Amino acid sequence: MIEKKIADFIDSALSDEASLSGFYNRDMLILESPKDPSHGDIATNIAFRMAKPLKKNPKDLAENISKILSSALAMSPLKIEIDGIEPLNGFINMCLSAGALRDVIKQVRAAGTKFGMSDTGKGTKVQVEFVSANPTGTLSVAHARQAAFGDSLSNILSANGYDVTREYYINDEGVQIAVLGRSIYARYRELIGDKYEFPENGYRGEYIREMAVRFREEYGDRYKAETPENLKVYSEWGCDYLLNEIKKELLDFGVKFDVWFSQKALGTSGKIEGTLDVLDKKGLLYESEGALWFKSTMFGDDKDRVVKKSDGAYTYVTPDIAYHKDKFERGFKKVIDILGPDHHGYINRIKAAVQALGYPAGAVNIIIIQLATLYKNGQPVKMSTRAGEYITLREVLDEVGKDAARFFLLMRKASAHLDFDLELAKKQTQENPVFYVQYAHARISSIIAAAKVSEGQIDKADLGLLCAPEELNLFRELRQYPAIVRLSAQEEDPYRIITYLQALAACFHKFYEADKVITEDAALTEARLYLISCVRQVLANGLTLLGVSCPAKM
RNA sequence: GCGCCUGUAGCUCAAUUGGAUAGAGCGUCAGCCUCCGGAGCUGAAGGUUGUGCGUUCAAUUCGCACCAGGCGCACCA
Repeated sequence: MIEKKIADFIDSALSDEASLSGFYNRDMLILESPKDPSHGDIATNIAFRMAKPLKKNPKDLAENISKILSSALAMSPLKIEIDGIEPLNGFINMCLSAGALRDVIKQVRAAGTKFGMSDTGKGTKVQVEFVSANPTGTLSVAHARQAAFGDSLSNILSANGYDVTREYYINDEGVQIAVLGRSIYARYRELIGDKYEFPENGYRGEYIREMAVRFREEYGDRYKAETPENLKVYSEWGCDYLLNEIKKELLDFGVKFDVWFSQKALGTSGKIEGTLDVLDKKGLLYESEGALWFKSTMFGDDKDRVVKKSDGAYTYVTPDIAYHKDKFERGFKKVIDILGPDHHGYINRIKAAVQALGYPAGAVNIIIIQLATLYKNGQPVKMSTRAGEYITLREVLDEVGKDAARFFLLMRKASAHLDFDLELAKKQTQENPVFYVQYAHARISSIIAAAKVSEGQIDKADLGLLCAPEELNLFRELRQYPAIVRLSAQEEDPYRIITYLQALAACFHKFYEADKVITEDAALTEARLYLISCVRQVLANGLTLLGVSCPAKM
């Protein structure tokens, strides 16, 4: 990596400089790529950092350091890669030579689909738990955003060398599943013409009626009597049925889980009791008002939490505490929970529990995904889960397709609310960012096909012919990609990939407009084909991380 | 009342984690097809970064206090 070489070079030049000794150390050295291209390719603010201890004006110091570096450069093999070192406003700017810039396409060509990957994760076992929607309804747009996010984040972590497991936690027992059973049962009774009062907290969505019809087709009137045993049949059948629907929808959305973890199985395994025992032995449980409490305030929660109600039942968090213990016992070093915004009151509880169980607080990271607001004809689409009226993942998929849905849902960082314009996502025009990026990929594919030049010939192209400004800009853009992938993993958010791909696509379209790829000049044609094949590769690598397809034709 | 998230161009959002003249897309206006895909490109206009203090050589970024919007504050799940 050229950055590493430059950092080493500056480091040794400054360390050797007597007038600076005692004031410089490597930690002060930060390299960045300036956003303004006229400031060169790589810059450092070292003069600002050293100005104070040296009691000097940063501007003068930058000029001084530039001179030191320039004369050191004259004797360094790096001089063929760095074109110049110039101070400006206290910054020290360096320009890379065309040759050094060009180097990136050789790397892309050689690494192919692996370009941009890193081993920063060093095989660390990471679990990403996401969606985990209760099987009491179909998936909503909120789940769609969580699904796209979790899946893409998993891809990004894998690309950075983490060993990732995608997991879905199934809430397949408890109050809400009982309510589901009752709701189906009530619709069933209506179906056979009985006057039956619908449960007050029941699920009112239309799908429950459809399920009742299905149920009756399958079992007839065998479970007509309102007994606890029969209601359980409705609950379990409904839960299985909906879980299947959810699995199908997720597959159509391109999301595959490695593990489907059943809460019911957790309950029967005795792990919940085991977990409470552990907490009890640590003296972190106490009884009060007939209930059992967990001293979560000892670990930063704002109040202690009930883990076992006075009626003997567990609260919502209790199985979750056991579940998190189980995660760590399965060897995950890092656990990422992706949740909706209605769960943020829950972060401190889980973090407290994880610490109480003896794991570091940082081992679990809870990411809250803000809601996406759908817009149709410029109007926000109102949603209410209670009334069973919400836009489902299925509807969004049917309306705009997988690629546009995933792209749009990942465009903003997780912490930001997101506006999703369904009309825009459907448009096959320049206004639609997903088409803009895919179009660049398709256009390149089309040019390469039209050129009829063999890969072998492209491999042997004379890259020295690539020196037009638009070509150098493409090199500069391509160079950024590995850093973007690394940063996305570090920030645990895929949105930067999108921003980057839009910039790369724009950079390519400009190049395309500036001059032709296929010309009379065979050598130049080959060199340009080499370049655009690399652009296509990086577009494809990025889109793949997002789970968006890379069409050769549109 | 307490906690979390958000506030940047008319709209939707960026800004390399504290750097240089705050950038894109859409929309508006003005241009570009004898040409590998015009599903594209070029240009113009558009800003007191919600407000006010503070820290710093440097603040959209950090701290404090306000203002506005969203969400959450159960022995519900």
